[in-house]
Amino acid sequence: MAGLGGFVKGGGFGYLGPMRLLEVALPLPLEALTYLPPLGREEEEALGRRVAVPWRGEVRVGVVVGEGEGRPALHLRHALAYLDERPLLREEEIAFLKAAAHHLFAPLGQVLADFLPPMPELVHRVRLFPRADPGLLPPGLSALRDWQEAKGFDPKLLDLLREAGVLEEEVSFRPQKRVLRLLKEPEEGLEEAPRRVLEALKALGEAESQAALARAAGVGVGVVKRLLEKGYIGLLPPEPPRGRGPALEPLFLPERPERVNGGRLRERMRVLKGLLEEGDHLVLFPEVGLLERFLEGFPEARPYHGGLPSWAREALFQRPGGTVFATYGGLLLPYTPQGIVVVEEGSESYKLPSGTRAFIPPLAELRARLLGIPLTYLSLVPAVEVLERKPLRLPVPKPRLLTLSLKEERGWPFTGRALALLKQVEERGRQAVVLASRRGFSALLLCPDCGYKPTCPDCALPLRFHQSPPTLLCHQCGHKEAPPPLCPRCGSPLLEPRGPGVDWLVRELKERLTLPVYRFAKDGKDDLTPLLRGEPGVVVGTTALLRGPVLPGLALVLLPYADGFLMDSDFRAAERYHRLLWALTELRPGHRPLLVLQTFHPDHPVHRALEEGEVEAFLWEEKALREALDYPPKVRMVKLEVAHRKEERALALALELLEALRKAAGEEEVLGPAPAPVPKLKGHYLYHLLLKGSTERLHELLAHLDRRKFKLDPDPFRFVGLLED
DNA sequence: CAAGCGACAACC
DNA sequence: GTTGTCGCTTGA
Repeated sequence: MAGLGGFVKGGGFGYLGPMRLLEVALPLPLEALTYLPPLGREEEEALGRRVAVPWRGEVRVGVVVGEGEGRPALHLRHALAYLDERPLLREEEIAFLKAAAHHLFAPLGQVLADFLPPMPELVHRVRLFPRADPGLLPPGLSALRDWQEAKGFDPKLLDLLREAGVLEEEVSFRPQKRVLRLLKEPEEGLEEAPRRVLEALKALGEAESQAALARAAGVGVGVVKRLLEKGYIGLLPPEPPRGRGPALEPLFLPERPERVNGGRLRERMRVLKGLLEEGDHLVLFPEVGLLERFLEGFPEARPYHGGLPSWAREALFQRPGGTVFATYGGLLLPYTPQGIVVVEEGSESYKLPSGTRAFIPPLAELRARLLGIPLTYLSLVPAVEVLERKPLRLPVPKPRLLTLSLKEERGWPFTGRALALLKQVEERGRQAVVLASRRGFSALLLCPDCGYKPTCPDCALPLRFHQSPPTLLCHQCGHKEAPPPLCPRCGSPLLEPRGPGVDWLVRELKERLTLPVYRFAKDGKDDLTPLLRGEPGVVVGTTALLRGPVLPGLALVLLPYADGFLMDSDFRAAERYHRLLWALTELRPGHRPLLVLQTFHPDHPVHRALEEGEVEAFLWEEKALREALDYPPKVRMVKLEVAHRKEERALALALELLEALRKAAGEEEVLGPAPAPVPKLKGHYLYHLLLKGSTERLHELLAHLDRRKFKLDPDPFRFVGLLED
């Protein structure tokens, strides 16, 4: 390659005046990088447009998030090409990305990676500039005198040619499918033939080609062509499917509330319908399943979520507007709706499991604030975080609840009374759901007297009880031991398996009932079609059932070990349990199946809340408790996580962080370090620290730390280590 | 003395 | 995130 240096000089040298600079955010965990505009495009507005840029020898796509003029200190490279004619994002979206990065303590590029829709494939062609002397090139490159697909060449080689300033490049998105769609309604005074074309297109919705449309309308292609020129029809990306079903009857409210809670599902949907009558809204959902359920009854809504083909998502970004039902990615859609609605703001599915690990509702609030539009939360049970908002409380149908005390009732894992109820379901040919907190067969061994549970000596995780032969097994590291006959802590002989898993319950029920027994969990879902037809049966499953289909004959919901759902080790466990139980009351909308809980704590405040038909009183108690403890939402809390193969090293790293924090932070601002609840993950020991404070204060504290030494969770939910990215 | 792995900095 | 470099440990 030695000869290349003598070629045309590239890359930003030799200009006299200041140059236009592009701040480009790549979808990587980095801050924006500076590039020069593509050659010959220095005068164009670039903000918000996607650009192809050379990056570490490859070509990557980024978004221009800033423009400037100046004399750069370092050797800058030229962007290769603009990929959008018009900006994809407006200043509003860029401002949102920056504010979100600040809120999440994350680099801008990482936020972009979380929220930008997938990009169309690139078409990248290269050739040598005609003025470059191919005689100086290494052999084998003479083909580059003509345009070639870049794919066939070593990217490193291309980058050398690029650096040497001899490579001419064309980069664009692979053209997306376009269809013909109606842009203007047919007017009076139009000729017969054009009118027929427009009517035909209106009926079809969209047409593949001019010829196809002409055929459908029974006219010549010329007519279609002229309508295209006159702007009656246009060549546009195909429109993703809209909502379906008969429109709901809207429920109008005198005043716009900041949260809507209680009621029945259908009622809340009608309130939403009423809000939408005020104008176009962005409606956010925690998961696709719920979004699709809402879509029934909202034929006007345009869906936007990760389950759609990428052309559909791209199309919505190109032509945003209207009412959009979206998952989190919809927050970046470049338009200003009349308002934002966040559905089920307390759902854990709003927590992104990787990348920035953002929790979405606060970002929705940020987006609404920056756009100057109202935001409304809509859920059966409000999140503790939003209690102070101006409420609309819809009356809640009182749940039919039965708590069975495991201290008094006989029988395990099903008490006699629970079995009798299941038998009733059997006799009447109805349906029942049995909910377990764990998949598989395993359970915990628990001392009912002192609450002791055997834990793994290596992982500090509770050991899982396996039935035959009786064994205690660590699901993390495989450690095995025999179950102790007496409680090692208090000597009680009552040490018993608790927290039966799905498979155990399935086996148990198959022995005791003649009803067909189905299994439904993330790791395996039986076909429930017979149940959907109304045939009798029992489904045993995990909370995946909440996302499953509605069972038309559901009469009983049974939690054989309700306390199993309360055992998570974080301060939101009780709130989560409360929300779960209320969600179960809506498992069959419009009906009230009997909810039966087998529990050691029949007097738990959550159970009382259900008995009283009260969706928010318990949450106010929780809020007061958290305020006393200085927990969110009173302060923000972020988790710093360090990982290392060697446990001592992991702990040492955590202590180093603590040491660095001590200089700046007060005693009460730092918690830990402690081993994470799953202390060892994928061969790494995990320790975490928690920091408390306002966003600004946390930024101050984090400024004292080396960000490469730990991972940060800006809104930790369960304090479980996450190392998946 | 070379391969091998971990820590760390840079990426424009 | 990914890649490249440095310095140290391990093995023939």
